[in-house]
Amino acid sequence: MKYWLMKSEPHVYSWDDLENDGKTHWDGVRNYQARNIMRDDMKNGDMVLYYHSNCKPPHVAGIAKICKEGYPDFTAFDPNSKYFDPKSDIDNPRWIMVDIEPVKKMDKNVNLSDMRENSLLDGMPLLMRGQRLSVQPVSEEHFKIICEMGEN
DNA sequence: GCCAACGTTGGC
DNA sequence: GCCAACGTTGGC
Repeated sequence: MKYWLMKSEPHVYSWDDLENDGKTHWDGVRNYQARNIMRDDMKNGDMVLYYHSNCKPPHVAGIAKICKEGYPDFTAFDPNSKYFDPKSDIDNPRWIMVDIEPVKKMDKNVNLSDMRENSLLDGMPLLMRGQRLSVQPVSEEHFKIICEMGEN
């Protein structure tokens, strides 16, 4: 089993939205590195840290898991979608998404500043300078530490 | 709102 | 295939 971190802006789609929906398809990723991870590396049952970015303070809000492996991101085919990409076509889809479902809300949010202060998380991609990938790997060790930080 | 970091685009 | 220009991300 592998571990991941996925970023979402809470005013666009929050952890609560995910809980209300029961599951969601992770559409709109338009970055090749993130695409490759979803296409090649994410497997059913992999665990995901659900991270709220672009908010104050940024934080991990909950734990989710992959419930459907990579398949074409259909929003790329829809001219009415803001994620429409005319260079992606149905016979040769350029963009891929996965489905995720909520597993557990953190007892308390794990703030980015708390993660930065925890030396056990040194080397975690999220904390590296200039890291912008919206889908990124997390080591099993780091994953477990963050889960503990989110417990009461 | 600022801006550093990074990815993509497109002219040459 | 280089690289300048531009757009986006996302913390602060």
